[in-house]
Amino acid sequence: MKKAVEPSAERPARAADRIRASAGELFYREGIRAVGVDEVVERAGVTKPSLYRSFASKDELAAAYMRDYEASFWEKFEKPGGKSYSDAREHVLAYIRVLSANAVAAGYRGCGLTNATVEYPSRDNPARQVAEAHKRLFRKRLRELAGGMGARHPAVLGDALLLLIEGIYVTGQQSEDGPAQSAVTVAKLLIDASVAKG
Amino acid sequence: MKKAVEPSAERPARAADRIRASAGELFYREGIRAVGVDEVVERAGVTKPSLYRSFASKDELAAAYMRDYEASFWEKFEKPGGKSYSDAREHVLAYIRVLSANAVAAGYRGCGLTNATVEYPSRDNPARQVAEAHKRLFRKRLRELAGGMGARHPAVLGDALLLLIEGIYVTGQQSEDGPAQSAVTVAKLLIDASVAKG
DNA sequence: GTGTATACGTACCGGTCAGTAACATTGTCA
DNA sequence: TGACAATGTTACTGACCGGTACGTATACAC
Repeated sequence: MKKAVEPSAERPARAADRIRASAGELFYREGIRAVGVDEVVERAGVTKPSLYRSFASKDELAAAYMRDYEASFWEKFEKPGGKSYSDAREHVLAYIRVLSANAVAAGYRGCGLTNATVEYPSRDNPARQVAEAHKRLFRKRLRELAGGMGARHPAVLGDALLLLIEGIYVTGQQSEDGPAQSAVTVAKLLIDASVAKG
Repeated sequence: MKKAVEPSAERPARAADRIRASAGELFYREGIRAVGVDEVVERAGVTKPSLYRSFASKDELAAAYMRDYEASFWEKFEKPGGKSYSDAREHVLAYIRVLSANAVAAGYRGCGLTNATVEYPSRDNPARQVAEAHKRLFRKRLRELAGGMGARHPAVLGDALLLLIEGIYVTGQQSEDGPAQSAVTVAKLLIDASVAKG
């Protein structure tokens, strides 16, 4: 449907794409260190040399996974539940509502970018660098939204929301029925206590 | 000083203790998966068979590390900065004050128990089991303290504090000067908005 | 058909991993 | 002195790890 001259409706995906998809699932569910390149290529239905033709190393594959994850993160964050929001408060609350619902479900694995910074404490790891850069951006975006809510101190409310969200990511994988179930209430509390009243 | 018949003031620590100490440092700083047993025994100044005489496997050594970590956690939590607190609000704020100061410093590595749940998503991992049990206890303790503060909904304030604290743990290792620097302000906001006024 | 380029697979490498077998050494206490 | 417990020494295993040298299949050009 994309192009008229396309030879076949569903051409088999290229090896590199299959590898990215496979790595995305495995790295997210089991952790990067826990997954070997053999497992990645086996699930992708390709062979190891195909991996190393497209990626210089496992670390670089992990970095590619981080970039893919970040792209899909921003989609989910900017349109929580598939909807756009003009009101900053509603926007953030909608994201947290969706997030906390996922986080109390079985098998939740949190944020792939956050998890990578835990797996790789060393600052020069390529995957970690992508994750760190993303978190700086996310912090900035939340500060922006906090400003849009009319917060007295947008930096503080932004940080508060970031701490809350990261708390959801990580406690969500510690247990089902964890504190994430209170997240929406807490977010409202935080926002309402931070915006100027009267 | 423990016993009068002690032969020497500083008797060389037993191999098992040296291994626990070595594993504690290495596992915490670099992550459990990232550290091999050879590195653990080398740092401990002992040999591999000594490790496997005291611990059935690396996983069991990791579980022992979790138990040690938990013990030292409770010490730090119940007496933040070495001081006891009778007031619940002051107690929690003191812990968060110390914690956030550490979390914005370079090389911060968060909570070893939290990190282990990220490293080991599988529920049957021995180390993870210790960590999960601890987090349940910690949640209960925070709820108790929230009650002591006079919160309208102690469960909600307890969860709010837990989400905040876990947020500090994890963002503290993503960057220096992260959102953890706002943690004390956020905690006060949260507590004050949760206790009945008038 | 014969180049030629692209895309892929077969088979292998050296290193590291967790874990163990067999034996030697030391210190302690009786 | 003798026995026991704790530890060290050495060497090894099999599995797995990330990574690669090299051969092969397909498709399109002329």
